[in-house]
Amino acid sequence: MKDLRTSSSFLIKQRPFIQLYVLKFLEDGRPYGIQMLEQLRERFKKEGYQPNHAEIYRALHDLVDSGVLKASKKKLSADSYQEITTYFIRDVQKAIHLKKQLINELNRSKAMLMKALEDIED
Amino acid sequence: MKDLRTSSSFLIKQRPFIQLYVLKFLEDGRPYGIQMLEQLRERFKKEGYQPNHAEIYRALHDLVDSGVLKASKKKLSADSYQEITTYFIRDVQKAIHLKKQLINELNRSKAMLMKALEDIED
DNA sequence: TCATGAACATAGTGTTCATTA
DNA sequence: TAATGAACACTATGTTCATGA
Repeated sequence: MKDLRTSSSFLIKQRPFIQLYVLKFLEDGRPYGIQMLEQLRERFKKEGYQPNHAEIYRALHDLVDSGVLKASKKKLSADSYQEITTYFIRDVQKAIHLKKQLINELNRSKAMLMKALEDIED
Repeated sequence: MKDLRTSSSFLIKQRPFIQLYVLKFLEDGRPYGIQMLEQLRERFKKEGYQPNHAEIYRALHDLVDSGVLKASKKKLSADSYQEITTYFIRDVQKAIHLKKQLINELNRSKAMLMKALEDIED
């Protein structure tokens, strides 16, 4: 059971950023990896942030390895041969704790950028 | 004359972030590497961002290699044996252009974090 | 063929070692 | 002995290859 790396010294990293979105996605529906990827790409199209599929899968696998999520394989539809992997919260406490940490990281990062913009733009 | 890497897909990287502060520092006074480091550490103490000296020097060297700055060695004080390296703008146009790019990167990064916080916190 | 996942390669950065006056 | 800079090592992430149904 590996620990997740949630905080670093500089800005929040891409992996935890994506993991926070994964937790959100799971509150809404049950998208699978590629769908999450597409939602992220669409959401940040304007900013030019287009994550690649490997990073999504690494984010998901880490969440499984750390005991937050569990994975289950399904057929995409009854008449389809295509298999997908969907995810569920395994440990609610861990998920809540993680989410809090990640939001802190987001806020910390935002604070740094705001400071920098204040410092520079005057 | 190497080009600087100013934009990436995800958030702004530490190196360009520091380089933007270097440009600002040079507008104010003529601090040398370690002084810049200390100013940065002090400024972001609250956020726990404590860059290390190697990263400052890499940022400075890159700015020299790309033709934005030039370096000059000096004695720290007349009666001191200690040498320091101070920096000057070599190419004003380049410096202005770079600063704009970096501010754009900051704003882009800020926009992404704001979006994420909106998405998550509701 | 699509979704998944692993392997491989590179970039970014932290840590440690070296130099010089 | 402080300031600088290089070397080294590890982490984060992008790109490419592989697999299964």
